[in-house]
Amino acid sequence: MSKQTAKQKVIDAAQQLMTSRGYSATTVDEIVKLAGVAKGSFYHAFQSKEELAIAALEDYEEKGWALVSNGPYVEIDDPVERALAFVQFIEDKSADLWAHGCLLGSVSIEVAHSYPEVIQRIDELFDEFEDNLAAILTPALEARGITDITGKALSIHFLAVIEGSIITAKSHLNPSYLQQGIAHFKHYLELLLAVDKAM
Amino acid sequence: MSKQTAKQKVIDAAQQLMTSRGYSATTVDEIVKLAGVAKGSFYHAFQSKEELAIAALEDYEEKGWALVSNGPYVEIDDPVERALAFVQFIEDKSADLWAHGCLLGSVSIEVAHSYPEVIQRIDELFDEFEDNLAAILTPALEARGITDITGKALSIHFLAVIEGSIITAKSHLNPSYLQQGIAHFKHYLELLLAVDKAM
DNA sequence: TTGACTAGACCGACCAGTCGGTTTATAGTT
DNA sequence: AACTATAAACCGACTGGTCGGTCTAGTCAA
Repeated sequence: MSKQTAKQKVIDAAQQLMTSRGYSATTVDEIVKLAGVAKGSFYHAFQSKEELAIAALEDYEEKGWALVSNGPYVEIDDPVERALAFVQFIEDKSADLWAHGCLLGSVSIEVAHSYPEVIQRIDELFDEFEDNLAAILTPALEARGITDITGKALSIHFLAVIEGSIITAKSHLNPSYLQQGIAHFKHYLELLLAVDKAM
Repeated sequence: MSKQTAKQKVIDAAQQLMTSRGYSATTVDEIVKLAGVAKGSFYHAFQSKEELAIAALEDYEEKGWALVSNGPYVEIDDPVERALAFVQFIEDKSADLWAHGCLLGSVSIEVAHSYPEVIQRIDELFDEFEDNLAAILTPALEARGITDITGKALSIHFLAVIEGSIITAKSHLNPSYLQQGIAHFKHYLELLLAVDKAM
């Protein structure tokens, strides 16, 4: 807890602040204050604010996937049931995972043309996340013989639903819209996979 | 063209810059430079950058809805067909409408706790847009006797799909993801309304 | 004693916002 | 039509403060 390095404390603080405020609106002084670290330590660990942002993004994606890559759904053999249980698992965890936003989404919006290295890393990190999702969704589509929608394309859409629902939840100051958005995606998946439900 | 007031030129410039860069990363100097207007004129028209942002958001929502409120779909009598034609219309227009992002989405992410007046206005403007969407989606749901999903809830989800797809398109530097995201929503709507399609 | 790390005062560039003044548009008077 | 009066629109150099980033002086473990 208190043993973590200044570097990690800075990354944690940056993730927290940039998730809710974005990149530009988050100042280095705020980060070091929240991290409880001096500015010298910041610039010893990172060459620039931009380099910190990239490190924070990488750490965020890694930790984020670690939190959802092991759930009850992994025990399910049937690929369709497993995919649906996975989406349900994400829905259940969403309020905790993205309570104040998503770092990748928050940063991506404002760096498109100004910081090419950052947006390129975001591109790669989202791609990793989508591949992880696709590894769960693709077998379900294959089991139903669906070929006109790829697991990757559906994963990108799932990601869009999550990011977009974070925006509606934030804008309307109503966290439940996040869970509801994911529930709609789950419903879409059920209809796609033609799962019978008690009506 | 050249007859528009300094105020409107500032609003146009602010919409353009804040859509792609967000609120904090857009400076007043950049805005007045793009608008071809002096800084004094800016502060003659607006009391602050924040007041400009609110004016730009209001103008954006108004113009945005005006661009989609009149399409071929309005001629269709059947509510189900009209709703689907509307979503198709949005899909067709999406690349033009949100080529560089959505101002409301871009600004909403970074103002949650720092600028309560701005986020409150975004809340209201999104709500207006959702009500406009709901006026088209609700009759389709009613025509199919669907009561467990309200038109408003589906509209919020539609908005989330749009905003989220803007993020995936921006992050992956691939504009077609926006159109693809909306196509998924259209597919979801077709399945919900149980529309028969040639397979 | 050396080298990784911490500390915070300090720097110049840049930020939002100000201010005194000029130009332009409108309206009334003759 | 010509002149004056008034108000609003517009202008850009300027200001106080904040930004990301630097620098020198330490601390401490091996």
